Amino acid sequence: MRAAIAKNEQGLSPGIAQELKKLIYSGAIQPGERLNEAALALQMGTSRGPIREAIRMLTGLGLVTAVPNRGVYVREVSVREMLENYDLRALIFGFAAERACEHIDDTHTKKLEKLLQQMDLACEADNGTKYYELNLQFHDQVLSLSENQRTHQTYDDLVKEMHLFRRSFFNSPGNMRRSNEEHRAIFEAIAKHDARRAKNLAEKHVLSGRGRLLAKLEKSL
Amino acid sequence: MRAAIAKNEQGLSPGIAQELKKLIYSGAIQPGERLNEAALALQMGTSRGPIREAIRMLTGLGLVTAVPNRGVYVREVSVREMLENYDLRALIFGFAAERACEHIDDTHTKKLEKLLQQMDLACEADNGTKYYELNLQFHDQVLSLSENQRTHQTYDDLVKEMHLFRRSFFNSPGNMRRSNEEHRAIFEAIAKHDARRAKNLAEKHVLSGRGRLLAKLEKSL
DNA sequence: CTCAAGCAAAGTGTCAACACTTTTGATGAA
DNA sequence: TTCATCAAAAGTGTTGACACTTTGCTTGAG
Repeated sequence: MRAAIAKNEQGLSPGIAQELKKLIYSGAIQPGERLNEAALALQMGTSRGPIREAIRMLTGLGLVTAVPNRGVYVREVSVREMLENYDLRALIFGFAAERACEHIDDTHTKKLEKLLQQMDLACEADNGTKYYELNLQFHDQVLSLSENQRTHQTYDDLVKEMHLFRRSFFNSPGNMRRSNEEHRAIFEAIAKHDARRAKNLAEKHVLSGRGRLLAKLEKSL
Repeated sequence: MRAAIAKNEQGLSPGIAQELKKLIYSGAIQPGERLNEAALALQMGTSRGPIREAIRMLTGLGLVTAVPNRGVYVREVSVREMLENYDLRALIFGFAAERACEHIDDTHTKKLEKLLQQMDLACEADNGTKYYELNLQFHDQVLSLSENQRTHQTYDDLVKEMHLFRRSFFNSPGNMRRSNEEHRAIFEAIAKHDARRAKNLAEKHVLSGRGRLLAKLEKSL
């Protein structure tokens, strides 16, 4: 399958690392699974050297954990880690929304409005995947507006970490509408430069996601 | 010099990565410097393979940046990144102090009190290095009390990142005393379970460090 | 039939050699 | 003297082979 990696820009390992990330985040390789060096080498059409180097990058990123003499395994995010993730993400998203008030202008206003409209459409079409994609873009846009790259990056890391949690708790269609109402409220607060309100709404928005997770967990007991 | 790495627990790369981290964080290898694979291999008494793998871990951690066909360089943190670092750290430390109020007990109270006393001593002795060390422990203790590991880890990453900024703005003896007064105020707020106050003081504490950096930068213009 | 011993297969860890790129410095013409 | 050219040196990128560890299966004693 999968013929060779990228073109020939730089070394092989960065491209391979990229490819592995995709495989992991997309769920093609699931949390807990082992990465087989020889198999990957064959698949990517290289020797094991670059594969090992790419894998080491992933361990640095915390995507996989290495067990001596037994290989590396895709990280599994526990419920506790997931809840902590929500807490931190709420904090950061609130901060970003607060800061966004200082930097928003007409261009961004229009962009956000358009996103919200598209999300409404996705809601009506019950298109969860599309909604999820747009949702990411909305949050990303707010993080950009915070004009704090370190914060933006940390937030992205947290979002990626979520993908290492057992999937299945996505797309509760009923929640999409309520979620988007929250988005709209956050947007309006930012547009009005109401920093205090924007921060509060943004925090609550993420924490309501946390609440939904908790509810789902309790229900499954 | 430096004979061989660790014992023989697991593979070599983790030990080498650890060693490299020490060299970088201690300033033995400075920001902007290049890592020479062959030289390191000789120094560590291995071949280049494990060295390269260790270096890849560091790139994943964001400690070094790789330039194709030209080697990897120790990351240099810019002023802007440093200021953003302070912003985020203030946010997180505030959050940690707030949460700490929910979990503090007599054991921790005593531990923190002892730390504060030792810091007072370091102040009187004008021992900046010792103060810095204790200061780290104090902050770490508060982060522990937040009982949110994800948050704790993110904070640690931010502190480490600071070490990649040009050193020289350490130990302003006059500031040590004021800094420790702030510590004591934060501690007392936490001990009294006054979450709101603890959060505010903790945020301001970090931001005052940010202010000192800014002042120093302006002065050098 | 059960279970321990041991052996083969699979997989990770390390190394030395080779290929390719960048840098350095020497040479010679203007 | 200055600058372009080019060859040697230094350094990174990749590979295949070999060493060692773990795993799983087979085999034979009880």
